[in-house]
Amino acid sequence: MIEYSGQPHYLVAVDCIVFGFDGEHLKLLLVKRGLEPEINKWSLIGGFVGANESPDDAANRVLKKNTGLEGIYLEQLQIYGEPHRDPIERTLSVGYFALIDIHKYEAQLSDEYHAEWFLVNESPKLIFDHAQMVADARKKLRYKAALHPILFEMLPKKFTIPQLQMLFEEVNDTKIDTRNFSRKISSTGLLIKLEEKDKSGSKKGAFYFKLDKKKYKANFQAFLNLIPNLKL
Amino acid sequence: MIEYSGQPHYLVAVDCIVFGFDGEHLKLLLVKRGLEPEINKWSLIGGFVGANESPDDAANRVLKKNTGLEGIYLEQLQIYGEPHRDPIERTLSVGYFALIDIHKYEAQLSDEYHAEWFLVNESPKLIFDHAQMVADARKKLRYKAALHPILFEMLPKKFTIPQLQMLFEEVNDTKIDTRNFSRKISSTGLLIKLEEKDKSGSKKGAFYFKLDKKKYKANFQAFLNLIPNLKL
DNA sequence: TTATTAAATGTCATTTTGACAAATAATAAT
DNA sequence: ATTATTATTTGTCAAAATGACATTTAATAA
Repeated sequence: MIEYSGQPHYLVAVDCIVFGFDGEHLKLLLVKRGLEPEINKWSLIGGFVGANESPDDAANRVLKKNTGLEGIYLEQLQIYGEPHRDPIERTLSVGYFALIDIHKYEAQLSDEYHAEWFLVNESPKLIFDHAQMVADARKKLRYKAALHPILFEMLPKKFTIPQLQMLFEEVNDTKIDTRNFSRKISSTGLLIKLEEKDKSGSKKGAFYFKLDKKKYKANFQAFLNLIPNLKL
Repeated sequence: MIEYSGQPHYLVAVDCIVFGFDGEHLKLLLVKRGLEPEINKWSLIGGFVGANESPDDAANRVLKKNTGLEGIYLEQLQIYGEPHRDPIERTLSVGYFALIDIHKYEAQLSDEYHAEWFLVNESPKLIFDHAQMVADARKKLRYKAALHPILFEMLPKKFTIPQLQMLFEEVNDTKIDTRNFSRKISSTGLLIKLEEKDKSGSKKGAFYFKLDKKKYKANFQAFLNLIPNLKL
């Protein structure tokens, strides 16, 4: 086979910043690294890009391998390519952030796989430049969530408005006025009110809502401006 | 040196989608490819990532080499990594989009370098997946420019409101109401009106403005909502 | 029956937006 | 010198969106 002469070749990896929401706090899914160097240290879910797959394919593959999950919301963050970010040999890594409905998969996660959820603000020291990746991912999540309804990806099919608001508050690390928030959310027309109530949080109970899938897909690219007094 | 055993290694390149504005239309800077395959075909400005540089470094380097320009606005687009996107051997490419003040460098461009400007809508067939990169870059440019004042990067230090509006109209492929546009622009507080007028376009002449650099940097991350009836 | 507690909803003044047309400043023509 | 021309600049108003603020409601517990 012909080759481009004399050019250096590198390893290419993917790393996934996996976010979840437990109903109260934003969480981060981490694994213990399985190879040297830094074996058994906490790491993002990642792996090398194989010969017959794209980075996107690789990200989906390593997510499936480490969590059993398929069809996860996944978005390219950026490439991390400082020459010495990996001490062994040069490896460029494509960062992805992923959003997971934490409840849906909680059981199988802790059993079959040894990934663990951490509160984003209490996560352990990470290998290489993974802490930077997490910081970048949080920033991008805030940015994106202010304009597009991606946070629903972290909620179960049925959810309440107070839950939704808590998620927004967690992501943006801010308090939002209840009245203005529900007005804005309902003005998007993305939610369908259900008969059932969630009684776990209060005596009165909060009505469940579900996403209007059609409108969700149609409006995914539209600008919603969901965060008041937004300053990034 | 220790290596990760058995993992495939790839070439990593960068490709820059370079936009400019000639006062009327949005333009794209292309070069004739200098190596096989597809030698002498039109291509984005690109090159391989060297052993001691990051992709960001590489992008700046190839831009300097092909245009003589330094300090250009450059932003990572995404990675292009389909296994067979390069027919010779596997090469992943990091896409960047760049914004240039076309006038400032017009002379040196055409003389020293053989890069050429094309109207974005009349650009020639491009190699590999470069056409896709251009399409993605245009989309991201629209998106970004709707929220952040990046389009000023394509204008000379002194510019008029009608020029600015034309640029916005070009990027968004739409007509904007003059009155609402200037109201919105002036409400950003980013512009400083100069004494001088540009008499080239009309009898009355249009006042020159310049950017308030401090406010520009301070507000770069803020949301400006510059495009009416925005639908992406 | 009352107390408790979180959920849901309403009001109002201010700001922003979108749609629309008239006035202005400089030169060119008569 | 007056008028015509043409792009630039600016103004109005109704509608919608926003931010700040407190009360009512529904269910259970006391």
